[in-house]
Amino acid sequence: MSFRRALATRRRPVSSPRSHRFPLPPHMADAVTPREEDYSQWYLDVVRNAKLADNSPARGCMIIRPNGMALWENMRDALDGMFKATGHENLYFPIFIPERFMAREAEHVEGFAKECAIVTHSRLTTNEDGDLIPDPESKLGENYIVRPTSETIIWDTYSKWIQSYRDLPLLYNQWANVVRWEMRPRLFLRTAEFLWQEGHTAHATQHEAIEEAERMLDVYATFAEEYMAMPVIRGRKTESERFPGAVDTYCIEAMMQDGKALQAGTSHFLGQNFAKAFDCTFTNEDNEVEHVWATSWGVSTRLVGGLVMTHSDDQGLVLPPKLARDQAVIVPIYFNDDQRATVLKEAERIKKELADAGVRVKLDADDNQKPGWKFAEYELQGIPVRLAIGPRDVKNENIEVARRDTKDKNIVPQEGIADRVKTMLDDIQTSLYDRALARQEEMTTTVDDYDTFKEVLEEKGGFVRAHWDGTAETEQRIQDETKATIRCIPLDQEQEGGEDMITGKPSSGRVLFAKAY
RNA sequence: CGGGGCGUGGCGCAGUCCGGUUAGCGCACCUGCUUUGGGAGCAGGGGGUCGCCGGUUCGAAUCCGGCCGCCCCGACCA
Repeated sequence: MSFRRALATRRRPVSSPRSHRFPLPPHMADAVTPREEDYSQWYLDVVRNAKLADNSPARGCMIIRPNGMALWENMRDALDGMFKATGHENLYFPIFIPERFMAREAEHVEGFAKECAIVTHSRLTTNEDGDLIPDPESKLGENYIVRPTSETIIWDTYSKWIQSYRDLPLLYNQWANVVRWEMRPRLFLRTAEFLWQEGHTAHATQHEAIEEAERMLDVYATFAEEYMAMPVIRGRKTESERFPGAVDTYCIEAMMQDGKALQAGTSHFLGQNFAKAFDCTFTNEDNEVEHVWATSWGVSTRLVGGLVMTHSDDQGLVLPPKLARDQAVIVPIYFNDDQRATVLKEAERIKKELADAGVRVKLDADDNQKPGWKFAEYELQGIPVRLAIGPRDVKNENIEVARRDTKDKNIVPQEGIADRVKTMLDDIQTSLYDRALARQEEMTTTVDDYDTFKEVLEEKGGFVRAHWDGTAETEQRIQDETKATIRCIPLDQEQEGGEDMITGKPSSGRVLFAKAY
């Protein structure tokens, strides 16, 4: 069932007309810089306050804190299941790549040479001044590159594993860290080291490899929309935006709240480029020797950044229930030990009821923090549903339910609370997606002339659909003049002839421009 | 690599221009009491090589020289 169809069959929102927004104490506004004021600072404030990650002592790297790691783990588990379901197996290649491997595929080296970390020594020693230095005696015979991606080492290996068409296809994936020495890092969005998955497949035919690349793009798009509630545009990259060494790069592009696009995942048809570079051949059914056809595809911890920027607001993080580690949190309220005992007993019972119904629920019985503090904290952390129960509620058999995305808050009967929360979680998941989709559509503008194009980019931002003559020159000129790049040539759009808005040359279809992360 | 800014308890800062008690404030932390339906109050307490090295001076967080690091803005990128 498609996601759109799934949305259509969902139930109505659970909020009632009696519901009201909860007020925020003035000082809380200080925790997160409003988006309007400074979007970059807002993003950093959300990440910091939700305790997702910290900067690290190593420049450009990040320390992923438990809240951030839990998000990534949930993404990883969901994706891993989807990879397995499409026939892939996990394996692991080493972090160090012999330097000479990088040089084998010309475009590939060129693409990555400028951002490689290189291991040259294997020992430390002290010099005359007592300073620690790499021991000159330990200089390596051959340097190692810390992998920026693993195509080279993998294709060197595949060439040993593959002899015959009977060995194909190879459908492998690895979960790993990679290093790309970036000049301007931003937590999750662009860090020197990041966690990702890289799929590397080998096929007997071009057709099969292209199918694989397309299939995995579809997996990414489905994941983004169904789990992250983040609508994406599926597309193909232009030559200049292509992965170094790829014949074709497919991508999913998402629109962030500030009108900038985020490349959220890529899938590459590598042709026979790496097979040729690493002499990876197989014998086909007709006893002819051919080079293997390849794909690679990946998504990274950048997705966490995309998730943050898609749904969060000026009160902090907003998480889609499917990826939230805790979908609901129960905050008990009491004023003395007697009440504490009674309230906690009820809270425990409700927790069990929710857990039995399959809700990931946490009860925060910590006496060190007070309810008001906890409310604020869980809002910053984006927990989808908050339940509060105090002496009054115990007496009246009620419970307070607040949803993070709309900030609706209601006092409802305890009876049927599990169903109510489950329905609410479903509703949050779909309404987050709906809202993001509406924003994406609102932030997409179709233009036919360059003046309007520049004006839209300047004043509104977002995706701009325009005709392009297909040349790298025009693409470069637009980038130089507007900072916008062609994010992709969308896959599912009607073919529509037209003229390039600058050169007037014929165009076979509109492409999607945007400023990007 | 260019342009800007900043290094002072865990975090955020004041003090530096114009050198001079024991380096101060908020948050956080510890103890106690009172509190508790939206980030509690009061009292007490602990915690500092003022980025590093050198110089000037009776005396340096403060002046001078050098170095190091970080952040922001641009060029490269998932």
